[in-house]
Amino acid sequence: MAIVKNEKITSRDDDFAKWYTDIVKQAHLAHYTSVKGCVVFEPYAFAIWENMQSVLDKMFKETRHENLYMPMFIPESLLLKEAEHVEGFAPEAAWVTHGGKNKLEERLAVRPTSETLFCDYYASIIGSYRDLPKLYNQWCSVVRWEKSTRPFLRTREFLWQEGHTIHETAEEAQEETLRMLNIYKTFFEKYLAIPVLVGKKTEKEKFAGAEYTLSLEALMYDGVSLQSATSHYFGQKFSIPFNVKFVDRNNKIQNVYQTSWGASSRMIGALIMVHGDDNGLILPPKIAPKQIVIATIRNDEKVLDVASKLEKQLKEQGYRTILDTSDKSAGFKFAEYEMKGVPLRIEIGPRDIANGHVVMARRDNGEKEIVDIDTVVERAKILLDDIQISMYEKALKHTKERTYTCTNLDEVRVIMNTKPGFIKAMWCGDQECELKMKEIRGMKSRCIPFEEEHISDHCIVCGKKAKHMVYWGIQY
RNA sequence: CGAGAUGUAGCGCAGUGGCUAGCGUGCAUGGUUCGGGACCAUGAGGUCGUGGGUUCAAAUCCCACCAUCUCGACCA
Repeated sequence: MAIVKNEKITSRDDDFAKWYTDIVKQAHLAHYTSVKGCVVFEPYAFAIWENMQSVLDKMFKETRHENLYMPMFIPESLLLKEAEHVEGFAPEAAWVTHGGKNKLEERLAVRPTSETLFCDYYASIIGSYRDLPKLYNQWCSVVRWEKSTRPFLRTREFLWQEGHTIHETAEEAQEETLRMLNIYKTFFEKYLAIPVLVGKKTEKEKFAGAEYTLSLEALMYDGVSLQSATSHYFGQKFSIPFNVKFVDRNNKIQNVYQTSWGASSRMIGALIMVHGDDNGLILPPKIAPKQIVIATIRNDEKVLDVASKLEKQLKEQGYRTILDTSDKSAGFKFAEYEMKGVPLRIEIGPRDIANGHVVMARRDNGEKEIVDIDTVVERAKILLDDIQISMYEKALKHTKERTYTCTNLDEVRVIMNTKPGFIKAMWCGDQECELKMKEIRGMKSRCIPFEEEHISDHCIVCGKKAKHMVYWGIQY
């Protein structure tokens, strides 16, 4: 039986933006508050976030990182120490000017990111190369006073983790930068089932104050790209102004080499926009708060008995399982859990009991199958594994279909105005040409991939000798 | 931040100067139902976004502000 269209959601092909906000509301992910750009992360969204946290946190710890916590306030003088950094973040900082009735001598920025705090701390704890490296991470929220906001994609306060590390040598710090990018890549592909481009940001798009920025770029269903995680190499650009010094192996004073890397609650937005459909969310099993829902149809004694036994068995196998024995109609339950994106649904009614089987339905493709009650647990494993893989493959196929190779701007214009996606094109390295590209639907360079293809010898904009192959796209 | 649109019950909307603000859905209770958002009955639920103004009278007219959406600008 085919899944029936959900009438509470705008079709994603009709109006993607409205579809997105419909899902956010209907699946109870976020709730607006009276402060612009600040939302309640409702329990379901927070559960997704907690799952993301626990997976990433484990990966960080396996690579010898330690968690700590920095204060949320940055004295203005501290924020001003690195010039490029100030330029990038001061315009969107929120300021604390008063404590109670008293005006503060120095105003405090609510952290938009914590490089400056970390540097201040490092400066006072590092003495010799024996103190290095320091591999720190913190889970916290940060505030950036954005002008236009959207739940999860761009909020004024958002949840994230920020890793900050310092090293003896440039090589070691650069290895760290790449290592963390790869951790994010693995997380996106294996857990979120989202394919990503990895590469280096152009000078124009890099983090304010970095030597260079590596990023993960993912393509959403509507063909718009989302910068999904970043890893920055700072070299000594912060350690010099912040005076983070150590005595090296040759008894010489040196400044440390530094990195930072982060991923935010924006990833929830990516999950919605990559996988969701007109019936709601579709969550990859590895990150779904509930992996399996057992929906009973008619709660007679036998149905309830079989359902609760199954629930117990599935939970024993470690599956996050929910049993819904409410007296809502079957159709209601189906629609409800489809909205929430629960990967696998088990339907149990009197008819099933009589025949010794249950119905198992996949959220990702809507397929239903009849499964012998005794084999449900093993079948669940197979299906969940397959859903995880299929979701990735589907997203990968979409990304590939929407990745174009272009050699002139007319092509780019047509594509971006009809079926946008990633554009592969050559670039001479001049910022002017990046700005020219921006005239087409505001598109920007996404990244210079690690493995560049040779498309032509000439920059797509000016025709001069090309330096790099760049991925371009419209961004969220 | 600029242009446009919107804001009335949890959600979707009607009401465009008149006294008691409505409809659908959802919610509660009882009953009948149940394999794709069931039905009947009863009931609860409102600072009409906020503040000010005009008027005998404002959800309705005017001003300001706030929020949401779209498009720009800005933005890791």
